[in-house]
Amino acid sequence: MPELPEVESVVRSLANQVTGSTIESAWFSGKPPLFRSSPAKIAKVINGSKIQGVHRQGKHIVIDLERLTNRNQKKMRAQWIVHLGMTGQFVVTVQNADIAKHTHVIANLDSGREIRFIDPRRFGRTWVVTDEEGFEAGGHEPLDITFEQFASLFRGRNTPIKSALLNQKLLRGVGNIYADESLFRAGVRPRRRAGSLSRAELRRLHVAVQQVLQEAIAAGGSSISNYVNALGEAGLFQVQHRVYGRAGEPCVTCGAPVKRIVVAGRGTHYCRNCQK
DNA sequence: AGGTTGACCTGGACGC
DNA sequence: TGCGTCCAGGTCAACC
Repeated sequence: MPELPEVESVVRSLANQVTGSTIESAWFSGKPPLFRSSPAKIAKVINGSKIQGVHRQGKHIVIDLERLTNRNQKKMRAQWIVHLGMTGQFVVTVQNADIAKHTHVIANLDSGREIRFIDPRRFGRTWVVTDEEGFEAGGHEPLDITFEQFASLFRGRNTPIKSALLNQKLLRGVGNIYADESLFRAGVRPRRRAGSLSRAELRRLHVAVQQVLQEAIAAGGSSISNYVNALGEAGLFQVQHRVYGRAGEPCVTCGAPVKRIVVAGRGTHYCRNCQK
């Protein structure tokens, strides 16, 4: 499911619901391979911890935790990390709300609410890191990267530009929808070798990636099948998609049918007139 | 080392 | 109704 705008929407809707609350207890389905830290370790770290804040790194939800140790009341910091994979949902509910199929974590808060992690396909992951370990997703945040940094990511690369945009070690947060939408806006074909883009094309792509992501965040993300934010609300950006999911439909600019091909094993949508 | 492919999962849509 | 096929927002290990 969720690419940067969807994760950002989850984080924003989650933060004001749970910041300042303490996690009292938690339940885990234990189903592999969702738990990168064992449920026992996650429970040990999050139970009794106060949520200091919630933020995003690429497609990762990062929940900042703080607790006092039992022994000498020293402050311990840790982070609870969640990646939603393809179909993950991270929602806040009231206590004892109906438990949806494929629920894998329920964290009970002292506010009386619950945080729930639901994921039918189980491509999502969750784990905890201590303050010493820290968490760093790697890659550049697409909304912060400068043009020169952006251009240098693709220099000398022989892989299709679409594959490079999806590579989280380069840019963190762009996924299949926003890669296609960005390339359309920039007028660049997805199969072009990343290293072959001119400076002008890279300029347009840098602008396009940031614009598409900002517009999608403003619309609350794209809801294709099951995406919802932490309040259970769907996003609206899917109605503004210009090529993604529109194979065979007329290009919004020139009217030619939108093409669908496969690049890097992913369905890829573009206009053969408008993209060179 | 960089690039490519298939495996990991469930479920919805579609054709017969 | 049911069965088979294909497709889906993402990674990651294993290959070339």
